[in-house]
Amino acid sequence: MARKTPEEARQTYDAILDAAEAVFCERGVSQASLCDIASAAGVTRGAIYGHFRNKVDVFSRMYERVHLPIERLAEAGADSQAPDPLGRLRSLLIKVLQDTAADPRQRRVLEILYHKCEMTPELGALVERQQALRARALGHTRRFLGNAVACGQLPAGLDCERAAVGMHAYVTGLIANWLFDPASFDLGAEAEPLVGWYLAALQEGGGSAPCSRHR
Amino acid sequence: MARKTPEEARQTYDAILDAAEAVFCERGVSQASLCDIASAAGVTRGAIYGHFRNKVDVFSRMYERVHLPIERLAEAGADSQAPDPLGRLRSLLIKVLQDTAADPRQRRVLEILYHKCEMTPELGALVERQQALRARALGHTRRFLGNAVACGQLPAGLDCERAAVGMHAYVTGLIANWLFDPASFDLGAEAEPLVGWYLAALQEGGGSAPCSRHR
DNA sequence: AATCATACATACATGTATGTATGATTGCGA
DNA sequence: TCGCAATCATACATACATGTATGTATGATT
Repeated sequence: MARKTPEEARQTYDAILDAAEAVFCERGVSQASLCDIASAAGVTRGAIYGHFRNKVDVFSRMYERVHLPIERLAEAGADSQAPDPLGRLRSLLIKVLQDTAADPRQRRVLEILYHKCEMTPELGALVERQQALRARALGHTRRFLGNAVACGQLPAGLDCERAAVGMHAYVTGLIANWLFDPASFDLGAEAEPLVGWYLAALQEGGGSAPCSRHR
Repeated sequence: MARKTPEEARQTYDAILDAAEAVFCERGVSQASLCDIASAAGVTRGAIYGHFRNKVDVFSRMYERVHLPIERLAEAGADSQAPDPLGRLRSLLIKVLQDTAADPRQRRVLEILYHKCEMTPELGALVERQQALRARALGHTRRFLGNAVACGQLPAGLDCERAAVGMHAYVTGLIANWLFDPASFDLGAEAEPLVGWYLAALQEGGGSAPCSRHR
């Protein structure tokens, strides 16, 4: 086929990633063949092999395309010693939830990550990268909470480690459950009260020992 | 091959499901071939086709083998008007988390469900069944919480719907995150304080409007 | 004891995904 | 203007996984 201009080549590159998003989301990563992706993008497999090494490479680039901006956002807010850490954490969490509900691309990619792919060694270093990512996110959250304790926004007795684990579970659980059944609740509308209520609970109970015994 | 006694046949049936658990967990459902499962079980593919229709059938039976008991447990506790609904909910949630941490079979199957399979139409009616299951679990939780409000164990202003959604996200998020990286925290040991803290937070804040504005 | 049905192994045909090698056409630098 | 190299299509060889058809030997039945 004829040689294309660099911009045209870039367009087919993006078209392949867009098609991969759609096909991965419909049939799952394993059941999606490069032939499916190619026809969805309006090209042949040869075009894919010209831009990517294999399906794992397509997946990685598709993933990084939406992941890197989010990651930069999270990194930016945690390190500084700016005031009102609790408010910044609140804004960040609400933004993550609302963006998930509103941005179709982020929504599709997260849906693929949570429900349409298998975290096996076949996906290369993705699993290790995701675990490292989760560890970093936990660290950011813990630092946010620690700063909030230092500012007096949260009680001094707060177990920041446990609270960070719980908050991460809460947020990822909300996203995963909503993506699994979007009709079950309105994530965009509920994002602010859900996050606000959780942070308010941190201000009261504080993650210390349970207040009442079970049984 | 020689005909086996019914008990021996039952043993190979179970061996196939055990092998499927292991192979699904290692390589993911899509990448696991019936040949892999057969050799892991010490039989040939012919034996599998004698007991199951195809791979989806193997998956379904393997899933139902551990799922049905849990479901019955959840059903049993929610319907009656027994006293101390909050304490029963607490015990149930703690038991779910601790069983996940302790029972290898439940742990493997949940790991497959959360991270080693793709929720696509290829798995037959699994997705719809899971969504219906989640809806039922939300209903149970909402009823638990409603009873607790009626008993005065939770504040009258509690938004039971939102609290149930949040609690389901919290618990499933804890399970999914721990299965994804079991070294990140000790689910068995943290189960009681994590659940206890969440329920204590319900007693205080009550899931109403957020207590402080963001930004 | 003869017969049938069961439990499983073996073998084969089919479809399909993959990777690569090759070809055609043209943008772009010298 | 010439030629290189880039972009993508086409063709082909390979490898599996699947489903099914068939074979076989024995427990169960009358």
